[in-house]
Parts: sequence; C-alpha cells; structure tokens
Amino acid sequence: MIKESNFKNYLFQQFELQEEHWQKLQALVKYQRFQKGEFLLTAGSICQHSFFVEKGLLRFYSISVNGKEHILQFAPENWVVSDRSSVFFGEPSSFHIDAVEDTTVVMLDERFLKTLAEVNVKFASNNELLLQNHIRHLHQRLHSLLGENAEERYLNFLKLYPDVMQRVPQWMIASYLGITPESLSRVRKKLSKN
Amino acid sequence: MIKESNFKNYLFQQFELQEEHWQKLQALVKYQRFQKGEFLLTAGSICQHSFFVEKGLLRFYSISVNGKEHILQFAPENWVVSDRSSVFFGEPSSFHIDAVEDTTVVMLDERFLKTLAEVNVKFASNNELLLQNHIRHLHQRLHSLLGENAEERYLNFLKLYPDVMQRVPQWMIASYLGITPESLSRVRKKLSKN
DNA sequence: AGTTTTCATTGATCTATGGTAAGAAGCGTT
DNA sequence: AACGCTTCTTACCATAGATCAATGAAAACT
Repeated sequence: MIKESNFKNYLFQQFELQEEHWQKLQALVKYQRFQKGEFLLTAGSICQHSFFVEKGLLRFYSISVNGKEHILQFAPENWVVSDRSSVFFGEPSSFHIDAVEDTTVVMLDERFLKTLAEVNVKFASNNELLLQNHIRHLHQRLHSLLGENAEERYLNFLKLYPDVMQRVPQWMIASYLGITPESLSRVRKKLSKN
Repeated sequence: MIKESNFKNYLFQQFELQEEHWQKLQALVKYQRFQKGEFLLTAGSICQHSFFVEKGLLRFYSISVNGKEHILQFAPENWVVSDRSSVFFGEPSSFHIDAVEDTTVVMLDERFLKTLAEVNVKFASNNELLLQNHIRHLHQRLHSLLGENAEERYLNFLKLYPDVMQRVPQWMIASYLGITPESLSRVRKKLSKN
C-alpha cells in the first residue's frame, strides 16, 4: 500500500490534473514491484508499457554483439522509462530494462494514456512534451559522446543524476559513460586529488 | 519553379494526403533556396521551422568549447531536419544547420503543421510518428557510439546514408563518426585491402 | 561466522585513435 | 597555365583509454 504517491504528484504538477479526474484514472493505475535484477523488458519482446518509477532505480540498456552492456539511461524516482518506439510501432525492442534496486513502478499502458488524454485536454500536447524532452536529452548525450573525454562525461553525469553515483556499482556508470570500470576508477582518482 | 515536388510525394505517401487537401495546403508551402555554406539555423537563435529537403544536402551539428564541430545528422533529399525542441519550448537552439550543397528546402512552420493536422486527421498521430522515428534513430546512434569501434561505425554510416559518402568531404563524415579525418582515411585504407 | 561472489583499485602493458607535419591531388579563380 | 585553397593520404610519434592480472574490500549467501 502506497501512502504518498509520487506519480499522483507528478500528474498534478506536470499536467495540472484535477482531483476529480484523478478519481477516474486511479482505477487504471497499476502499481507493480520488481526485485533487484528482475526484467521489465527484454530485447526481442514487444514493449507494452511505460514505467514511471515510484521508488527505486531502473536501467535501460542494449547489449552489443560481443556481449557488452551499454546503458543508455538510468531512471530513478520520478523518471519515466520505456522503449516507446517499440510500443508505438509494435516492433520487438532491441533494449533491456531491469531493476538496479528493488523498485516500485506505475505501469502505464495505452488504455491509461488514452483515458488521460480524454480527461485532460492538456495531455495531448504534453505527450509531445515528453517526447521532445527525450529527444533533447538524447541530443545532449550525443554531443557529449562525440565531443567530450571520459572525465568531462563523468562530470556531466554527476550533474544529471546527482544521487545515482551512490546507488549503483561503478561498472554501471562506466557502461553509461562508454568506458571501462578501470578507466572510471582512474578518472575518479585523478579528480579526487583536486 | 519546381516541376516534380518530392515534398508532395512525401505527403501523399507518408500521410495518405488527398489531392483536394493538397490544394488548401499548397498556399502555405514555402520553397526556399540556400547556397552552399548558408545557415538555416545558428546556435543561440530560436528555431522557427522544420526543413524538408527537396533537393540538396544539409547538416545538423553542434560546436564544442574547443571549437570542434560534431555532426549529429545529415539530411539529404526527402529528410526532415530541425531542432524541434527549440521550436517546441521556444528556447534558443544549441545547434547549427547549414547547407553542404546548394539546397532547396520546404519551410514548414507551425501554421503549416496546424493546417495539415486539421485537414488530415491522420497527421496528428503521424506527427508522433516523426518524433518516434527520430528517437529510434538517436537510440541506434547512441548504441553505435557506445558499443562500436570506428570501422564498425563507418560501415553503419554507409548503410544509413548510401550516397552521402560521395557528396561530402571526408572530414565531415569523420565528424559524424566522432573521429579525426586522418583516422577515417586509415579505416578506409584498411577496408579497401579486402 | 565463514565462504563465495562481486566490486574497486592499482600496476604493467597494449592498442586504437589523436596530433603534427609534409606531400600529392583536385578544384576554382584569375 | 599558374596560383591558391581545400582535401586526402601517409609517416612518425603521443596519448587516452583498453586489457590483463593481482590484490583487498565489501556484499551476498550458506
């Protein structure tokens, strides 16, 4: 049983949702718990939901031919993560999502999003807002990978995800940055000398 | 004067637009020519349009603190390019768009997109399709940068943009791949030995 | 508590890619 | 044709980051 819902706050703040509408939506809101290590999406399957992280931490990553994992995105509390292209096109995803910590998510399916759009006119354009934000975020990440060295990327990471550093093993951060754990360790050592 | 319009074909194929609707839209369609080297968008200014490339070739890139250019996207014929986040949020862009060749574009502004949505119900969701496609493309690019070496990225590039290699200087492709022109030259030499 | 597994650090070496510089080939301009 | 300017290639060396291996610390499991 959830007492304070981050998700409710999120809807009220981001989309100016009214209490009366929340009543209608609540029935469609499905909370689900995932244990550390459990998968919410595996490559090859078709993604059905967007996941709002109520509590905990997820990662969104791909695996390349040589078996190495590449984390494209972390999702701590109040983030939404999904392979929405897979939802949208009905195509198998090429990404994995799993729980880095025990995590409670709100499962958002098409029915929920549709009802939200009906109930709240603002949401139709706010849906676009989510996509635009995502694109902006991806552009920044591309710029960072194309133009910055490991140390600069690491500093960017700390700004974007202030608390994730304390919550995940370093090799995951290395995977996000596109370097090896050993290199990250050296970067951190060098930075700590200042 | 344009005889055959790629843009018209694009609308008819992608969005199943009807001839009668095309009549209404045509008045809002603004063609514009840009000479090689001319800017369509500069960092710091607010992006107002999406650009459909009728003929020619554009590049979309950022410049990092040390002055180096990083090409995020090429746009040859029938591609759409824009900093839609800047349009959407009304914020100054951090990207440049300029013409790699003399280029004719269709200037798509908010008024045009709005009319298109009114005239064609399909377009509302097809607008999302464009964004989803863009996100998918960016995900692939991120995966490539995180998980592949220069040679693999170059081969990917050739698949994605089969003719761009012949149309732009190699240093631009190097900039797209995140390597130096010298390195690209070495990669190509190695590949040509097979 | 003891055992096993995962993680972080460090040193030694290796490799892919960067930087510099020089020359050759192409192209536009006069 | 001769001159610049840009592009591409190649050689040589430098460097960031990768790889391998060893160690210790921390966490998870029994």
